[in-house]
Amino acid sequence: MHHGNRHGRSEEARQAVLEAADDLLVEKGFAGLTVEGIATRAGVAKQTIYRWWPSKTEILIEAFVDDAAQYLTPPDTGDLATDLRRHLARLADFLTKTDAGAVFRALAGQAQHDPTVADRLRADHLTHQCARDSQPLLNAIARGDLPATTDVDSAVEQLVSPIYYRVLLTGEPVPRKYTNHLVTQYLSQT
Amino acid sequence: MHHGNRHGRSEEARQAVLEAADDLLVEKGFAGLTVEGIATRAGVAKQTIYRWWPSKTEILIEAFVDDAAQYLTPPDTGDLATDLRRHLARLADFLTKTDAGAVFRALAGQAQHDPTVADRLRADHLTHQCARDSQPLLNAIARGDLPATTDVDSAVEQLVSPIYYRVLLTGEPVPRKYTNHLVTQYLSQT
Amino acid sequence: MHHGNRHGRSEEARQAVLEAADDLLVEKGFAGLTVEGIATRAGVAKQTIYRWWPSKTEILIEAFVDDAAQYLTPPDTGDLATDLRRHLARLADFLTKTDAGAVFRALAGQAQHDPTVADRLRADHLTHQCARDSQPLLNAIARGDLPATTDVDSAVEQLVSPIYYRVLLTGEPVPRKYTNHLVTQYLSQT
Amino acid sequence: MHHGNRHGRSEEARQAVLEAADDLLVEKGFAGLTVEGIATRAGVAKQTIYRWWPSKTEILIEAFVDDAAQYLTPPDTGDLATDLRRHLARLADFLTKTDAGAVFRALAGQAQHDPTVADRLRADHLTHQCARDSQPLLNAIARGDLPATTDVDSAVEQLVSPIYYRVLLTGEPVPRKYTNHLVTQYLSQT
DNA sequence: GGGTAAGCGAGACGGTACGTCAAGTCTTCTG
DNA sequence: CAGAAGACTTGACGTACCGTCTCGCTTACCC
Repeated sequence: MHHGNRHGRSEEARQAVLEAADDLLVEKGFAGLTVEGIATRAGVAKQTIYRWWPSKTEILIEAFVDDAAQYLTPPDTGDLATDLRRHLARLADFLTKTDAGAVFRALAGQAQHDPTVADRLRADHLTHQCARDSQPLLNAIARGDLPATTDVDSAVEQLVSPIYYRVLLTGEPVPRKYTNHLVTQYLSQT
Repeated sequence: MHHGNRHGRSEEARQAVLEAADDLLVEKGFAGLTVEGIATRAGVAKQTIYRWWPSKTEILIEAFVDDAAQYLTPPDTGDLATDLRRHLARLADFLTKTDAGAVFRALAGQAQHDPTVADRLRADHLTHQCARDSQPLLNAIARGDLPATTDVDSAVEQLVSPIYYRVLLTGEPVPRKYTNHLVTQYLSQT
Repeated sequence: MHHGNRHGRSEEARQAVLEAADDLLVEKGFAGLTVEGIATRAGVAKQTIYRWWPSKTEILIEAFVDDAAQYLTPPDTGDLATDLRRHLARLADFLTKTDAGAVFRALAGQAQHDPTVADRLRADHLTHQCARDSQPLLNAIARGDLPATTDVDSAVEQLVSPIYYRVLLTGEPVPRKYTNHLVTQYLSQT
Repeated sequence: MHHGNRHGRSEEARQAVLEAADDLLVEKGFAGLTVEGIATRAGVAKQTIYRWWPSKTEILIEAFVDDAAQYLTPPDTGDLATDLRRHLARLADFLTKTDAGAVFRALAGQAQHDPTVADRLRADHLTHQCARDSQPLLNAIARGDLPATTDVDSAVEQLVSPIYYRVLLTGEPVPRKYTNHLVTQYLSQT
């Protein structure tokens, strides 16, 4: 076991903390997620956590960002409709069915209570996510399949916001049928 | 002064608690909102709160529901475009600029952590709010301004979800211009 | 059921309270004896208790005094040794084996914490008990079996205090053999 | 300032708690002695108290035992009468006039309500006190001033129980004259 | 024999202290 | 010198009773 060394932080401890946080969130929910619990589960001293993360939400963000980037890289098939359908379907599954999705919902929830969490979430995730969501449209524009004047931001909002609405508020499922419908609706608009 | 009687609970105390909860949420945020704080501010015993509310979120819901119903009653001018523009603008203002809106954001946040809060929020507010959001469209259908086959639920989601997306996630302002744009986009769709 | 009348307290309620207090003390001990518990058990309103007794110890004293007077009336056989043996044996049994004895120990305990309880216990019980303890000796003096100069108070202290010492402090049993020994010791002294 | 370390508990905190408990008992009596009060007075967190003591009576016992051992060490002058007179007088003063005596009375009181307190008081104090009370007699036997057949336990009970009787029940003072009388009476018995 | 007032049950109220939990800080020792 | 261990202060939690206060019902007396 690692017990500290004189050459910088322990990557071992870092990983253990991130995984413990993820696991515990899924197991017990955000309310049951405590720094002490993470420390115990990770086999790490509380102080080690406080040394490197200002709060338990920062741990979750750090654990979450990579997952999101990895899972939500948009496809590029050369066909806008296909790209959008796949991307939205994947986004919906990510948010509703994966552990990382549970972490996202917890973070989005905490962001309502704590502006610093909101800021971190936007800076470290949402902007990147927005960029990923835009990619299929930008590709289409580059291919000439969409006019260069297309309002990409607006289009992204139109496409993804109903998904978040269901995920964060109504709790309704977000089936493929529904995400496909969103794409169809958007494409038929022009 | 009132100190209890056999007719059941003290309306005085109930009001004091609801107001104190609202005030403290706005003042200190959800994290700083404690049952003890509410009790002190309301001039009420902690036990009185626990006697009538199972948690601090239930207090907020009770305090919130009436406000929402009151503030968000949709207009009925006889013109769909006008009704929708006014209603969305009012919704956006409610969510972003009023104290009750702050309460809503806190509740929506807490709903991500606690399924019972989510259920209560849906049962006591969201369903009613959905009905209110649908009203302008239903009125238009009744007038014959929209086809009877209109998918009202889908239309409502399309209209309001971008507002919630901004309110809950991006934190961007939701100006009148934006809500008007949503209406125009929806109406031009058919 | 009795629901009050215009002229004086309900004897029914009084008895119910005294019995409930006794029972609960034996069942749950003094720490578990609450006014609310007594009220519930007695089928009486808390207010009725507070109307007639200033504290729960006063209830116990009232319940106790009669029991003691009844149980501890000293015998008068015409023989000092017999009277003393019987009286001490009965006192020991009363203190260690009866419900009333448990009440006494609780009251004696509470008297250490609360001077008003101590005063009430002395005024309402101990002085009378002292008189009862002295009776066999006074009878003997009256019969001429003891000199009139006998220091009765000192004798009583010598006879009974070892019993209380065991009951209140060491917790040792106080068998007949032991009380008889006390009598023998005292009588052999002269 | 000390804020905890891995070598276990803070002796500083321990002392502060014991002294605060003693002081508060004398100041406010047992009823007014609260864990919160002790914590505040000692400048210690409530949790620290609960970490190390199961109840406030355990605090008092711990605070009391040393005091008693120190104050009540019996003399050994080589003369039984002198030893007993001095020891009983000192015991009486200890119980009636010192702060530690007040603690003892409170503990003896609580022992009537709570068997675990009774057990602790016997194990941690009474047995040792009994041994101390016996010492003068044992010394006398060793010197040959008393027959080896002397019933020491019975003698101790005879000598000290009237003192406890007055302290715990009648509340009468226990002057030197009285304790001397007890000794005289005992010695004249043989 | 109807009105009136005291005693009663019920139980909500403002409080105080309970014992628990986790937060975040600090200190010491180990590798 | 980072990390494991863990004691510390702080403060909120939810609970249990306290003693006080209506309230409406049920008598029993009194006009």
